[in-house]
Amino acid sequence: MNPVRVRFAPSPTGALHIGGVRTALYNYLLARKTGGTFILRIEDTDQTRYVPGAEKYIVEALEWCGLRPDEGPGFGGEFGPYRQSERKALYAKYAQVLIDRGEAYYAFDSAEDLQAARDQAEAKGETFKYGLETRMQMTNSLTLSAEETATRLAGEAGYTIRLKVPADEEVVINDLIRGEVTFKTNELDDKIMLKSDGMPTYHLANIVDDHLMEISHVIRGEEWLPSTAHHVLLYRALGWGDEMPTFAHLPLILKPTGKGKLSKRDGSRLGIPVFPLAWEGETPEDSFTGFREFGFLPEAVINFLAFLGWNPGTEQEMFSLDELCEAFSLERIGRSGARFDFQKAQWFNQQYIIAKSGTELAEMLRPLVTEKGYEVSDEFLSTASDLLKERVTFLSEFLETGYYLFEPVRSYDEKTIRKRWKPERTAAFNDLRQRLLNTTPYTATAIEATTKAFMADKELKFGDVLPILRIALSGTMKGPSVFDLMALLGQTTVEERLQTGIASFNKLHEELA
RNA sequence: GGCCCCUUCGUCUAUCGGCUAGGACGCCAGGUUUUCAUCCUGGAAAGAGGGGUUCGAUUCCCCUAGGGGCUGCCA
Repeated sequence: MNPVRVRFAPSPTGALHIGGVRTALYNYLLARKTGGTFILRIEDTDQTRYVPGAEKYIVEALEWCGLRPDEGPGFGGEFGPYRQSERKALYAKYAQVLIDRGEAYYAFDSAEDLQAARDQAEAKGETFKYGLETRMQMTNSLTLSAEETATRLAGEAGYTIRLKVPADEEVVINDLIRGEVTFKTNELDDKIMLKSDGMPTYHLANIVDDHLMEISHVIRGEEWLPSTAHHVLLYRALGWGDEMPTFAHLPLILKPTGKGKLSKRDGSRLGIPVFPLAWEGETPEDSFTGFREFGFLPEAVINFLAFLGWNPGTEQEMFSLDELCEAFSLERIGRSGARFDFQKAQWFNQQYIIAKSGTELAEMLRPLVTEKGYEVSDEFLSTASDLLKERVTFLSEFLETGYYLFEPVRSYDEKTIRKRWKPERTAAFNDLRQRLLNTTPYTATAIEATTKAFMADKELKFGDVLPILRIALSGTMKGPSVFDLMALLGQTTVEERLQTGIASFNKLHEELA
């Protein structure tokens, strides 16, 4: 059995889609599970669609997810270079091999010629296919004399090399996920192998590289299934038919609502991220937020993505990357497309946030805190994180829903004040303020004892006191335990807030009267 | 249109011929809690339709329907 070598082979044409991340994840998991090698290969053969910065984005995205390649551009490895643009000569060489073996031919049809052929077919309600039935009507080395072919090859007009798909054969693919899939070669077109700019198409480059890099398993999206027949034919034509990799075509990730596969448009349409990291494109329409910027933890994204099309067969749902590596198997990948369920993603994130310690969260929150200009100690931030973590779904929410831990209360919940505040208790609450000022140490338990003693003396109930304190301290009825809140804010801040709070409540009460 | 793939609760899924069809998210109800959240308990919720094969089909086969992908000198 050959060692497992898998590759993730994205095209640097923009931000890496979350579906691509899942493909990378599954490849990574198989590699780790089997002690194999995970390779990153950049498929930058389309010069017209190349986007500067996209490769960097891909690497950063993988890094954020914890999916470090064992080989790849900048990662080392014996099978490089790992950028296809740097392997151009190799593809030309194998294209020539195809020609020499009679498995491919030169084609001189211009883009206009091909368009005309397509238009003509469409007019008859058909689809043009450059292949078995049409190749002898086109302009290529099959229909031209050797002399004419030589002249054209030497000319300026350029040429492509097309695979000569054999007639009357059946290609059977044994897909690890789909089972046996059969194609008739008569249905297949003569795919271009080498473009007129000298660069290979995906098909040629992919097969050459997979072979040369000794790839054992091709794990990719289902959109590649239809062209897999061509790929098998190519392996055979190159004489590599006996050492083809095993194929596994992954189910697609579908839109959260509506029809079709998940697209970047769904992100902006539904206000949800569909990219791991934010992407700054040329235009606002081409710029997107990412899971990271949305406040997701990479662990949550990975766990969520792993379950989009795969499951362990047990009832365990929470998996660390290491646990996934252990539990993963290609056999347990499903066949049907999986809808992108953002609610589930949120749930995973919440679970992972809760599982983090205050210290860990504080570390992650620090950049956001700095950005906001808040000046708090690590200890404060850690405790604040502990108090808030069960109440947020996203990292970014800590500083939004819990802003009152870092700056003064912005506004009070009027409904609660109207319902709970009794101006005649002003004196009583001023007494409580005094008692709190005398409370030492200023801990949650001590504060609670002080407050309870106060309530007993004044014959007040929890409902009479706690909501008032809560509103004065945070402005809202939602939030952590009042006593924890007070201990965290500290004696001085609590005194300030109670003072301004009570004054505000009375003022509001007058206005309403 | 052609080719290929897919089809269990709203969603992600378990089931590899014996099912009172299980779990999770979401939803609803109740409980815990000074509030919110967390947490706990309970509930509603599924085998696309039609034929076969079989003692027995969600599970195997066929057809239909629906969904998806591909059909570029893009990947």
